[in-house]
Amino acid sequence: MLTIPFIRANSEITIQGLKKKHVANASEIVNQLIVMDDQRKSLLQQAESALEISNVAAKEIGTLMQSGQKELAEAKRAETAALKGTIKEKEEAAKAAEKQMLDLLVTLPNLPHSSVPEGKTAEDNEVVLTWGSMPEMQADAQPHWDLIKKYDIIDFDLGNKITGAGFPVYKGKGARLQRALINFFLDEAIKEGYYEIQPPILINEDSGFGTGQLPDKEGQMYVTKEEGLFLIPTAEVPITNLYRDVIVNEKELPIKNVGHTPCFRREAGSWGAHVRGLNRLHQFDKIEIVQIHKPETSYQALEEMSLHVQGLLQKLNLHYRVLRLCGGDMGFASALTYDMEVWSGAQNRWLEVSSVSNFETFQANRLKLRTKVEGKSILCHTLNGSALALPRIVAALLENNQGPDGIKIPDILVPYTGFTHIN
RNA sequence: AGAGGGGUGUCCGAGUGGUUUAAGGAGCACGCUUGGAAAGCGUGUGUAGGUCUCAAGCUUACCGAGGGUUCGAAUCCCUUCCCCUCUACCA
Repeated sequence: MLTIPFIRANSEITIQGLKKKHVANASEIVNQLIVMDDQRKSLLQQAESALEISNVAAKEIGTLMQSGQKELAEAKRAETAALKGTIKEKEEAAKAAEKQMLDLLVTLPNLPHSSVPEGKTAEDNEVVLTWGSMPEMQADAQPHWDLIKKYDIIDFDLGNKITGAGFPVYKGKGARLQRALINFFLDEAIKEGYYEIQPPILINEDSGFGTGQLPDKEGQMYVTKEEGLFLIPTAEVPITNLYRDVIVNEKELPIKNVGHTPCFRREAGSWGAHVRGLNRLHQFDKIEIVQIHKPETSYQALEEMSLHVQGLLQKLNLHYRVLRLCGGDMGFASALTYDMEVWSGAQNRWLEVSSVSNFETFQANRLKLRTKVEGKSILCHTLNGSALALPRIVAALLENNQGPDGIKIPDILVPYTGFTHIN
């Protein structure tokens, strides 16, 4: 969430940023917010000055009562009783004005970093770099949805029976490959100084608000019927919300956390030709890295996180590219996002396997996550990234490494899987 | 899940309607003291909003959260969340 003081002081920058993110009526909205804030302030002042009078009178009544001057006290009481209505009315008006302003404010996305390219769709994303080369595929190379059947390692039909579409069952070497990747990714993050967290995978409404899923995106999450808790779409939510309502000691920054969780996404209305097999699931496993920084170090951290993710892809020997997302393709809360895409040899297309973002103070403002610098409290910067999400990595590994002997496991994973081939 | 007891500042902890301007203690910071340290003494010590060119100052709210009663609420009432004890259940 953007802050009102920032918008007031930088209204033109705000408008330009919102336009880059393709917000309609940006300048009208910004002007409206400032008017609403003026109203809020003026009503608040009226309420507070009435309250002050009433507080002073209440104290006098107390003193009069104690010194036995009952009649004077009674007179004063009658006098201040009349104030009650005014106070209540003004307070309610001020509260309503504030709510109206916040309701509008939370609909605004974060402002993009200056390096974010203009553009509307994924076509406009900027390719920052490409690593490796196209895998040499045999003529009869099969897509992963055929390979998983051939080797009987991932079973969608069973998942359909147990739960429904998009909830596969991993079996035998398929299950062990999952476990190997999870451990590999966690170990690599820990080597880089991340601290491992195992968070709850159900979260409450406050947590959903803190990281920007709520309000507005509840349709993308599964909800429990009795308690109204949400199944997490990503470990970003619980791991970042660890720091909700926290003033972090400056000495503890930066914070670097990593966690593995299953992730649940309803993906309402997004099924189509490109989402076969493992390309899009309702439940999948992901290792997430989360960092909390002082503002001046957050962009350096973003680059480090990008390099960490790239290191994983290189160790798995996957041909990949890094994209800088354009204004129209970026997430709601992000100021700058890099997407990592791996080449899928049999599908002949890039698959997004990671998204690394700097949210600057956007989440921190919602979370009330602050630190103190020279006695003043300031909002922290939050960042996160997938390192990595499993299903598309599995898809690419299966497709790119298929051969006459079956599917070759990358050397670095063998100590984790305990086998060299799936056959 | 049932019964009972709780939730107060960075921490411990007092406080059952009116100098509470939240006692007292610990911690922390600064100062005095000291050869240096400890002890001792003194001072200070939250968050958010408003006012203000800035600072100071003034002011409002905050005692788990939300609402109510009252001239006045940490204190009384209602709702709700969380913790503890016992019972029940359970991996």
